[in-house]
Amino acid sequence: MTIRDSTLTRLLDATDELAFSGGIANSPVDAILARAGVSPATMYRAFDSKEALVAAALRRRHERWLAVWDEEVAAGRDHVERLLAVFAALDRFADQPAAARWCAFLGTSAEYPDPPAPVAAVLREESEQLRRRLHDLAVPVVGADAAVGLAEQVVLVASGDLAMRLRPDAPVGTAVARDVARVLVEQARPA
Amino acid sequence: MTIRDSTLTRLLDATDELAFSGGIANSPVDAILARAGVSPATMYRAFDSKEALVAAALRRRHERWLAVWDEEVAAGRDHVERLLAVFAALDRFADQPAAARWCAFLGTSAEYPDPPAPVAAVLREESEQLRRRLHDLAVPVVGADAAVGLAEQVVLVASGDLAMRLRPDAPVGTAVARDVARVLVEQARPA
DNA sequence: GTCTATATGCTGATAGAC
DNA sequence: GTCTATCAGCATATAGAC
Repeated sequence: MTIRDSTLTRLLDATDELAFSGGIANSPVDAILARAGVSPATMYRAFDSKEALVAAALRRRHERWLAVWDEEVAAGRDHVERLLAVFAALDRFADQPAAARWCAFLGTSAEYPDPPAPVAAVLREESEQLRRRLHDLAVPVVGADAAVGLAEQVVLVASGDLAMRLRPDAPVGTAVARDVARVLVEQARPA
Repeated sequence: MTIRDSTLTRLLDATDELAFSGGIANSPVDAILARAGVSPATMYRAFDSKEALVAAALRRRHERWLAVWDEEVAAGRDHVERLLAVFAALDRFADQPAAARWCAFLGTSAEYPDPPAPVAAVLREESEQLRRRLHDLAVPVVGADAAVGLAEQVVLVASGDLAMRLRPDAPVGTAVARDVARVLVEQARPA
């Protein structure tokens, strides 16, 4: 249960870099350990299983994602820009060194039809936060009544942007998604 | 290289039912063989590898998908309905017995960062067809110039609808996606 | 001749012992 | 930190049933 901070960081970094771009099943523990420069004993002292390690990496990743998103929201100059800031955040997140091929959370969900408890918890948390935050950002744009529906639409568009990255001939960046979202916002606005 | 038709069907059925709902990596060949009631020797006589079997199942699935989509397009009474028919087709396809949890093609793409050649070919084909067909259906609605952009948007919305099925708290059915697409169509139309 | 049943290299992965 | 017990999955081989 005791593990050095720097060791933990190396482990989570390695998991981030391998499991969320190449897939969890395609990322053997050995490879993660080798990349982290950590021995099995150390890792299994800190985590019960591979899934527990993955869950921890997801949790850290989620925190970082929310931080990036928050920054982009803070940079928005009006309510509409703040609602659409999620796309700028997606672009920035896709540019980081440990970027996933598409989405670490959806990808994990796809890999585990019935995820182990700690993993399931992070995934639920992520989806809830996405929906709730978009809802809160939508309220000042279209009012409380329309905000629920608009948030649901933007969740779908953001998920679509992520899924598009799996397609062989997909355009790079969130331009299409952003355009779609803008149209939705304009249409939902009280005229 | 010779295999009975009924045997092949059972193999592809089993692959469909297991690999595309539980994941390919989570569907050992043994399990597929057991479900199909086919012996290893028979399967490996017809296919070089597990991936070749998966590719064949994907190809059959793609044909079936296109057939369902075609039927829904044929049922559409105007150009807009025919363009939006893809969502009715998605609903119908999700209702069939061997339905994938979200999307067999995107799911396979997610599992293979670098897919083996026969698999890659089917995935490329599927994405191309999706885009091309939506484009062709969009032309009579918004004209040739706007059709490319609208098609790309609808591809994103359809992919988003599929990805949403991975989320814990997702609403069932394509209602949200359909609404979004309708807004996009209206907005793209020459006023 | 096409299939089933069974046995078995071989590889690579997890987990834990040392 | 090295080393290894154990296990699972892919692919093949053999023998025989219909």
